[in-house]
Amino acid sequence: MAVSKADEFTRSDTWLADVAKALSHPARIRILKILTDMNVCMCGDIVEQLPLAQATVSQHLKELKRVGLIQGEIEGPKVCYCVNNKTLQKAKKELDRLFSQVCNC
Amino acid sequence: MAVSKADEFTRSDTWLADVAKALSHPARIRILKILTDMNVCMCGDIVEQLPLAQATVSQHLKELKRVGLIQGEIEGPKVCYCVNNKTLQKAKKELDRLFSQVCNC
DNA sequence: ATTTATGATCGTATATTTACGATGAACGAT
DNA sequence: ATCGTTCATCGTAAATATACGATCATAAAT
Repeated sequence: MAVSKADEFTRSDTWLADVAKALSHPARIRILKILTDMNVCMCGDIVEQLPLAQATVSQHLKELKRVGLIQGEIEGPKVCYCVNNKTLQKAKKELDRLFSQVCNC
Repeated sequence: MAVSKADEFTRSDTWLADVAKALSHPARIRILKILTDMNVCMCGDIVEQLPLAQATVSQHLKELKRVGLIQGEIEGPKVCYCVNNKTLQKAKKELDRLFSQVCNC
C-alpha cells in the first residue's frame, strides 16, 4: 500500500477492501474452489493443482487465512485446510450490501 | 504482482481477481458509493470527500475505469464520472457464482 | 536416534501499488 | 490572447505483493 491512509476510512469499507484484496489473485480464487471441491485439503494437494511453487502457495494460503476466509488445522505433519463458512457468509453479505448500494442489480 | 503467472489461470478466475483488485482499497469502495449517492460526479467532488490528494484520487479512478466499474465523460474542463451498471451487474453475478461454489450461503 | 514427509518461514529479486507535488493539456471565460 | 478551472499524467519515494529456492520445524515411521 505504501504510506497508507486506510485508517481514515470506515471499518466496514476497510474490511471489505481487505476481503477483496484476499480475492484479488486468481490463485487464491482457485484455492477456495479447490478447498471446497476436495474432501482432503492438504497444502500439497493444492500445490499439485496450481502452477506455483510450494512456498508461493503457502504464502497465498497465509493471505486467505489473514482475513479468515480459510483456516488450517494441524494434523501430524500435515495441515488440513478448509474454507471458513462464517467469514465467507459475512463477505457475501457485505458484498451484497455494497452492490445493492452502488448497482441496479 | 511481479513475475506473475496469472496467465496460467482461467479467464474467469483472472477477471474476478481483477475486479476484486479494483475493490481492494477502501478509497475505491468509497468512490463507488460517492458516485452512486451524488448526482454530479466530478473528480473534484470526490477529492473533497476523501483524505487524499487529487493526483491520488485520479489514480484510483483510473483503476476503477480499467476494469470498467466506472466510466468518465468529458464535459468541458470537467469530467463527469458515473458507475457502470453493466459491469457492476456482471461483477455481482460472478461473485455470487463464486460464493455459491465455495460457501454454504 | 535417524529418516521421511509436510508445510511454514527466511532471504531475495522484481514488479506493482500507493501517495504526493509538479507539470501539462483542454476548455470556458474574460 | 490570457487566465482560471479541472483533471490527467509524470516523476519519484516508500511500502507491498509475487515468486522461488533454501532452510527450518514438526511429527510420524523406521
